[in-house]
This record gives sequence, C-alpha cells and structure tokens, in this order.
Amino acid sequence: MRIVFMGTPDFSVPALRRLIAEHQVVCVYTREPKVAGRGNKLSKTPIHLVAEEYGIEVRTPKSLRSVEEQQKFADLKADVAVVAAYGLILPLPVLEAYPFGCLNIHASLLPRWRGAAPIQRCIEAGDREGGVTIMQVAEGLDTGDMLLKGYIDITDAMTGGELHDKMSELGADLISEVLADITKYKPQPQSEEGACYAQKIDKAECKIDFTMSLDTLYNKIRAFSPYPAMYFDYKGERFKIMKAEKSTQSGIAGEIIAGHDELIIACTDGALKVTEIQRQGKRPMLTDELLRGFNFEERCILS
RNA sequence: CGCGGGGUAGAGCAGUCUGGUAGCUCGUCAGGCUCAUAACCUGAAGGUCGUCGGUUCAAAUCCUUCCCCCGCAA
Repeated sequence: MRIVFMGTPDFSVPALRRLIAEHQVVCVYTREPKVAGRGNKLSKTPIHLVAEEYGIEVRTPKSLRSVEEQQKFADLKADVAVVAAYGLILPLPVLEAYPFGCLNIHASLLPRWRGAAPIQRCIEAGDREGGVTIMQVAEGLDTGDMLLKGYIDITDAMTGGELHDKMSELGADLISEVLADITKYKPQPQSEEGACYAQKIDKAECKIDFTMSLDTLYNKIRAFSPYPAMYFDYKGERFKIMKAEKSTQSGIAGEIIAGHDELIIACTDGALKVTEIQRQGKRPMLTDELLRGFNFEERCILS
C-alpha cells in the first residue's frame, strides 16, 4: 500500500520502521525541529531522523489547517495515512483525503484513556490491563471507530517506560496486521461508557508530596519513571526516584527513616523504600550504589 | 552563546575554596576465626585524579583547550 506516515516521538518509531519494511511509505509528516535540550539547539524529531535514514520525504508543516497544506497532502494520492502520536489536529479534508482514511495507533484500550498521556495515566490509576487500539481518526479527540485491539498485562512493578516500549512494539505489530488486509477489519464504534481522558502530565505533579498515600505515591513513581520522574529536594539537591518498593515502616510524612544502608522515606500510611535513584547531575543508579559514598541524614523531614 | 552540577581504583563518593606523599565505603584476591555464612578479623592488589597546554620548587587542587555525562528551563 501507499502510505503517508504521521508521527513524532520515539513511540512511533517501531511502527514507521515496520511500515517501511512492508509497504511503500511515500512521505512522512512530523513536528518541525524545535529548540530543545541543553544549549537550546535545534533538534529534529525521532521520526524525522528515521525518515531521513531511508531517504523518505519529510514534511513539517506547523498546521494542516490551510487549504494549500491539505491539497499537498491529498496530492500524495496514498491509500491510507497512519498516525502515531503526531501532535497536530487533522482537519476533516485530511481525514477524508485517501480511500482508507487515517488510521491512528493509540496507546490505550479505548474508550478508556483518550488523549495525550494514556500510558502513564493508566499505571498511575493502578490499571491491571492496558493495550493499544488501532482506530479510524475522527474529528473528536480519540473518538473514532476501532479496528483492532491488543492487550498487555500491567504487572505490579511495571514502569511507564517499560509499558511505553511494549506498547510501541505492540502498536507496530497491530498496524502491520491491519494493513496486511485492511478490508478484513470492520470499524466498531466506541461506547461512551467507560470513556475517560488522560491529561497531559504537568511538571508540578512530579514533586513528591509525602502526605499522599503509599499506593498513590507508588503508582505515580512507577508511572512517571523514567520520564519525567517523581522527585524530592534534599539539602538543595534534586533526587529523582526511578524505582521504589512499598515498605511497612512508618514515621512522620516525609521523614527519612533510613538513609545509610538503605533509603526509606515515610508517607502517611507506610513508607517508600527507594531502590533506584538519580541525584542531580548524575546518572540514574541503584540506591545501594549511591549510598556507598553518599548518606542521607536520618530523621530529616522532606517537605 | 538559555541557567547550573559533574568526570578521582571495578562501583559509589570525599578531598579542590586555603597547592605540599591519593582517602572512605563497597567489591575483588589471599590468609585467619567459625559447625557455617552474604557475618567478623588481618593483609594485598588495583589510580597517567576525563583531555591539551600554562603558572609553580611543587598541581586532583590555580588558569586555559577540547571531549563526555547529567539537573533545570523551553
């Protein structure tokens, strides 16, 4: 099939590579290179780099609202467009430009977790099952008809990063399956029952509030690991918690119960044993390793 | 030139301000103790202190070139 691919972050990369291998990807749409990272250098999106690797035409319009952009899109005369975390709204003329329309790879079991951050939100909420849905893009936010779903068990210790990688691969498998014989799949409308939205993650959510419950903190920590990561400040330095376990010890919320052989911090109904940590300016490491040369003052209260 | 922290033994850190024999915890190896052990005791090995150059009687430490890692902001 002639395919136009639209995507931006790492999540979309496995799908793009798969489609390049199995079909004819005639053009790639992605977000424009933006000023990012240390030094504020201009950086291309992961999808942009992969497309260049294969010599595929890359387009980075700021928006698809203009008639000119929509016409350029239609002129590609593809069979279908595949969208995976593209980051731009697709207007109706774009959705209807090709015979098979636009298919979206969405990282949740719709209608649950429509929206921007489904992977992290489902772990944060303590879901035991997640998955990926291949759907027809419609005008509403992630409301289109569904073609195929894939399921993933979410284990108690799974992090957002781990689930992201699994979903990214699963998404590639599913889109490949659908496009192998698209006529086989009947679009199923979503029920509104059970629908919910995955809000974008705000940086302010990532500062740990030790007055929250153990389960809440535990889920947030693994949901947001490794990025953007929950953190606390200690003596002017920032520490990101990459992994933690639940502990039955107790103390005042925010109290460092142990800080030499192991790091245990109390919350309201228990305590967190931090097992993997990143000190400001350092790479992530096992807490054991950090504690060989660095100690936290015990009984100090983190606020 | 967005702001900032860092690179010291296999790992994690201190030492740098105030230049003067390279240190701590852990790991490794050897020996000892022990019914036994990841425990304890004794000993040992392991470093061009990221890199180029400079200052100095003397540089991990002060000045400088470049490389690499990371936090913040966006």
